[in-house]
Amino acid sequence: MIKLTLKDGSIREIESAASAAEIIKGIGAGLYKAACCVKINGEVKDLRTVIDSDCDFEVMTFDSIEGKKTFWHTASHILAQAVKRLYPNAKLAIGPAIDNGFYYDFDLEKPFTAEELTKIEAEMKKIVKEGIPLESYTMSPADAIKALEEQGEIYKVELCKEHADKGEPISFYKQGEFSDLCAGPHLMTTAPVKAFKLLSCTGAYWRGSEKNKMLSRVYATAFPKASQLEEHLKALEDAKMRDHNKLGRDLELFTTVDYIGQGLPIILPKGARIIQTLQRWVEDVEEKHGYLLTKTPFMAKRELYKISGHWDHYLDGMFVLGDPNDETKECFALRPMTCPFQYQVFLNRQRSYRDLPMRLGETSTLFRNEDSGEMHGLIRVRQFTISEGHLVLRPEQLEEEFKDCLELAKYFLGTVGLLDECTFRFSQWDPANPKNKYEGTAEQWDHAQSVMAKILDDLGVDYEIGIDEAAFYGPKLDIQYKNVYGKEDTIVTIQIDMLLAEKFGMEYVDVDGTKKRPYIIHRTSLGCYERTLALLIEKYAGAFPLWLAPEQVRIIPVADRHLDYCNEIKTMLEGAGIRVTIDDRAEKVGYKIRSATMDKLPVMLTIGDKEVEEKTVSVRSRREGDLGSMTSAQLLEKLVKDIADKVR
RNA sequence: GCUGAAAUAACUCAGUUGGUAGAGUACCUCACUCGUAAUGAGGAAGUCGUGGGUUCAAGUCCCAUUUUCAGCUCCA
Repeated sequence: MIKLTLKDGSIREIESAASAAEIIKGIGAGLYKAACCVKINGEVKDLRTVIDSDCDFEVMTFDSIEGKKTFWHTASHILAQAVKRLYPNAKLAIGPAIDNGFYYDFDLEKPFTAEELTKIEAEMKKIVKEGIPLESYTMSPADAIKALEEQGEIYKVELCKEHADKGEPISFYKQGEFSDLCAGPHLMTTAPVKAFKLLSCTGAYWRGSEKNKMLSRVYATAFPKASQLEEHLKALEDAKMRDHNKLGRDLELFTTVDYIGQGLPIILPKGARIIQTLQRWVEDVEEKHGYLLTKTPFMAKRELYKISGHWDHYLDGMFVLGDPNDETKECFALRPMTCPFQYQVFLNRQRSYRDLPMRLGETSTLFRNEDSGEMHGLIRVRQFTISEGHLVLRPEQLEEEFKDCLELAKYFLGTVGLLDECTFRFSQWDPANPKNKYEGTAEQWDHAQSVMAKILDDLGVDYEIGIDEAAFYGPKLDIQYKNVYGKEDTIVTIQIDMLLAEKFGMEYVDVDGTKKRPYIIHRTSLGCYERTLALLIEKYAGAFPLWLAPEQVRIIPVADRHLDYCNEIKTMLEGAGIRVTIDDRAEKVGYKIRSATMDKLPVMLTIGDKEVEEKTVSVRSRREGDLGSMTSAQLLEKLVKDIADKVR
């Protein structure tokens, strides 16, 4: 007797060893139909796995992440099989499941066109309809390599050779005439992959390195039911409606001009209003936190960057004015970062421990010559402005100040409403492969990273580790946010730097009269304002909270005779710093309401005979609906409070 | 930077094997002075991204280039 402990805690007994598939069949036909893979003692396994001893036994369906991955992985094999049927010369690379589907990389003579993708889909339909069983088998590494070489599958050979050293047999899955090097797990047959869609065909480097050949990657998704696929495709469409790059242009927040250039957006008045509101708020809050505001140059001679190390590490990414190689002439470069400029504030005179911590803040515009393919809306640009800051510290102040930086960033992100969806990333160097990317010694790196790890653990920060993602001068805590397409970017970063202070000869006189080297934290409060605006557009689908809205209140007169009173209200609200306009067009009220709604106005005031007579306003709030009439004083009080509270 | 797709009025789009550049919305004017998501009539608006080429003739075909999008790579 073999005892299986099911997920609900119940025990199921089987007489002798059997495959997971057989066992599930015994539990129920419905469950068997839905099963994608199993978890045996918490480990994801193929349905073909033979169970021969007592274990925890959990059936994973498409509803689970593991089930989805298995399902999508089998779907990727169906894709590859269809491609091999239609294009026998196509070479297979890899085809894993990803967050919302799967892809397969092929080496083709020409990338697939949209029409070809449609034909491939039709072939996949056939394979699904055929309900081909998948079989698992293994080969010795030598036999596997030989077989793959005979098939001309050069990429599979490369993968196989890497596995060969482990001394394990090589695992394959076969479905009909098609077989693929694969660790699994997989579905039992191709039949359940009923609803799928090939989404795009794009270039992708073999093994993710631009030194390798560019292959053709087909992205796709698949579901057990057609309705689920439709729902997913609808969700993708809906996400596009929030895309800041579309919505931000529609709402006249920014634009681009082809003869100005890539990555150089024009922030239009409404977008500028939002960014200005954010910047003033950040500067004011930072001042209360002891930050000293600085204004430093946008460019410097190459000598500055040579000292900092940026000249050696990032010359390609800088906008250089002059010939960088002509040492006989002055050569300037626009600043790609603020650090060495702000350090000069500390270096301005001799410093003592009494000056520390010195917290420097600046709304700082930076210039980075990104590769042409990297630009994206307001998220990745060549000129941008960040809520920059550097803290010069005594070593014993590092932990507390780092904590304050994190709390400050969390306050800012929380207030604008982005914090809940943020994730934390501890970006470390790659000790195995320091190349020339990192400066400093292994001891310095270990020290800085262990200090940061301790701080993060003490604060209970739930982070992921990113190896080889550090700055050249130190480790980073990156706060990440996903855009509407699921692509992740850094919104805020806090970095510990133990190298640059030495390069610039920064030191302070300690209590005992000796000179000491300070620690430095590089950090942002709200990151890059362009990027933050982009993420706010997507977060709110353009319907900004009252305090951020470029136009906060729109007054809608019913007829021309109400205009005088409308102007009175406008003047009163403007007196309190509220951004208000009057829609005095000769249109009907319904039309103006519709217009204001589409402009995503937070507050609309309708004013007609009744309001003029009663000295009231009729208020319609985007957030709270129709609020009926109130006096202008009541309205003012409410708006001022909501703005001050930064109500979302 | 690499692979692919796209670019026609402010916006969304149509434009036949190459033969006079179109619609809806928005905008402007006039009339209507109206009570919570579209009043009516009229008008103006495009070097078809840019530069070359083929042709009697190019929005349409060819080449180059710029910008935008998707993805890869990169992101101090």
